[in-house]
Amino acid sequence: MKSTHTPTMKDVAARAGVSLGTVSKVINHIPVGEKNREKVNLAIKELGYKVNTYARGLKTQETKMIALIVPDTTNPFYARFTQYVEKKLYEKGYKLILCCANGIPEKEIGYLNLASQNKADGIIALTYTDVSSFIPAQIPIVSFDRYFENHPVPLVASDNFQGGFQGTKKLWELGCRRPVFIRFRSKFSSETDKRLEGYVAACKELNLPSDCLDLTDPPDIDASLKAYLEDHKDSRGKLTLDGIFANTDHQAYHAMKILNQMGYRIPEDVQILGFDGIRKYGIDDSALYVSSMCQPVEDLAYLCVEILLKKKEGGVVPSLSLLPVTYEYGGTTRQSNTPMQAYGASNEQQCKHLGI
Amino acid sequence: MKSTHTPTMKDVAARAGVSLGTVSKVINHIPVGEKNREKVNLAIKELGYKVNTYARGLKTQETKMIALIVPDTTNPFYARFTQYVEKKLYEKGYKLILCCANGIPEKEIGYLNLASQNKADGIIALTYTDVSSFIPAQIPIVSFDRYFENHPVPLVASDNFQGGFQGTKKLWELGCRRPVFIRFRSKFSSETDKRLEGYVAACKELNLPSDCLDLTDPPDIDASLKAYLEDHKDSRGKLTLDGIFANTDHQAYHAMKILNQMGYRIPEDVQILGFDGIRKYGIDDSALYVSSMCQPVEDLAYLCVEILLKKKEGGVVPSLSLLPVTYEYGGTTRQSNTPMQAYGASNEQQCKHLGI
DNA sequence: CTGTTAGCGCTTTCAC
DNA sequence: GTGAAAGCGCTAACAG
Repeated sequence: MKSTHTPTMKDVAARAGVSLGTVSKVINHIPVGEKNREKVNLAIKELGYKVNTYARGLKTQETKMIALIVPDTTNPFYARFTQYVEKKLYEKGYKLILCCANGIPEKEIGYLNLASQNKADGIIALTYTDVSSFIPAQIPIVSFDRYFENHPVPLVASDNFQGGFQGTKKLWELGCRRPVFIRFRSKFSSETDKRLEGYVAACKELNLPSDCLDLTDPPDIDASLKAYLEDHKDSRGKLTLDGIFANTDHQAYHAMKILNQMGYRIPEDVQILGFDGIRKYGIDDSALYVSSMCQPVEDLAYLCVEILLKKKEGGVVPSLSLLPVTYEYGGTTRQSNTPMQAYGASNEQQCKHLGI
Repeated sequence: MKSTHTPTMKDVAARAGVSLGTVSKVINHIPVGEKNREKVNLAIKELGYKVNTYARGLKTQETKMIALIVPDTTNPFYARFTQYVEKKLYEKGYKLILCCANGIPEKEIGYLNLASQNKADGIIALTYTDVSSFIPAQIPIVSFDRYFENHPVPLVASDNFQGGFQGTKKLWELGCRRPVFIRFRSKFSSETDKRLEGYVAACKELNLPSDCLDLTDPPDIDASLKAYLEDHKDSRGKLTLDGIFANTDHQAYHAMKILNQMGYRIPEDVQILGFDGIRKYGIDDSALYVSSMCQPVEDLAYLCVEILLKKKEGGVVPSLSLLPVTYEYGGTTRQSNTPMQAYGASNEQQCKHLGI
């Protein structure tokens, strides 16, 4: 045994004067004679022994690692989701392997294979490309937001339909009578598609026209938005719509920018409601960019972990779990259905609100 | 052999009618007879065989995993850093194990041990608690921003001194004559402490007083800032300072908020310069929250990975690597040293600039 | 309780 | 080139 050799269980056993099995038991907290346990623990400390995860994994077929596939950690929503997933996994004794797919299908597929290569015990997938056919069978996996057609995997998501429905009703309560839903989506379908459905359903119930601007992969979001808005002015330059329900906060923020550029006041002329609940970093963690139907990120993350681990243990898990979203004021909707004159200089309000 | 059993090399060997060793060679791209290679590859495909990373790792003592310890992925700076580290690692064939330490020392220590447990081949540490004494010896590790006293580990950071120095000069160029440096720091020292040193050095060279508000773990940043500013008004309510160089963008943003609340105009009355280059998510990725001395996040991340991998290969690596920061305009400094009257309504400018 | 032992799946000599 | 065989470090079943 060279002195530079990292100590193995054998070394510990030798030093403690016991057998391999005894050392193993001490390490795995299996009852062992008081005296031997002490000797072993001493030897472990003296040698600076650490279990070799590979050898153990080879035996137990467990890695205590879970892979998380997200499109991009730079997105604050995913960043928070990642943070909470990691937190929960840590509490449960698991480590997180992070994959920022960045829309590269091969990358997603590579990580999906991690589990079958015994590099991970399970996968939480938040993928936006279509990799359904690459999901290894018989592997613990939970999907966030995305329904896989070929391989039925447990799906966790926000209740997007209800969010769309309730958000629309909220806008109506706040005085909006000519809403429009805007959506710029990729060609891949996901649970979030239900937002628009909720909007349409609510409009029907409220006897409102369910206008919408729904584009798939438009080359230029800003231009499309602007064109749409220009198209919806009356002869005196007043908009024929008084509320925008955007498919995401991100898109809502775009709309806000364009409307400001066009000289409209928010929320006096047009109210804007987003979806997701993206929060600004730092100063005030509860500050939203726009009024929004907020997803319960923390609970969603925890639920993903819980379902994944339960499935890994062979438990039966729901194939679909929806968590409710909640409306939160973020400066771009009215605070109540009051006459708009009360608001005064709006941009100043806006700036103040946005902490600038 | 049960049919539900995941196939092993043995199964492949049996099916292909060759020996274990041959299969191993095919997998590891070691020359093998044409015919056998085909047979093996066919068997692999038919069986859906995947190498078991554990068995391999047990032999090779390589995991192809690198652990990254960051305080918090929610912070956009760390989020970007994480993203780039993951990207580079992926290119190099490594996976990322993510640890969000959240200021929990035990968590950091646990991850620092990952490498000695053969769960990771190396560690990139961006830690803010003092865990220097827990760093396992003889383990590939690279530190970002933080100098470890007991264990000399390669350190990668921005050139904070130069950043402080150049930032101060920039403020001076833009007409600032009474700067103050503000800093709210934790009790742990890091490379970023050099920012203030650079500021002081520049002030000396410029024959400026090097005022500063330097607090360690203040209970309430906003209150401290406000008190300081109230203290620095002359009898007519005019501030006796005309520039704030903040230790971080975050702190700069705080200052901006307070100054706005107090009714001062930015940058007309006071210019504000931050440090880090935190960018807003989404709309326009190049949009800063404040004018800032920007860290080259991408290059920093890549450098960490490169140094780590080189060290892992036994190469000799620099004990300290500093990358330059660059000034970028972000709305809170003057665009040139022109008379301030030219600016007109400032808040509007601000709002426009900030994309609101 | 404790020690012995047979592998986990793979890589890697080493003869052939 | 190829196959046989010896482990890598650990766990778990079994005998004592």
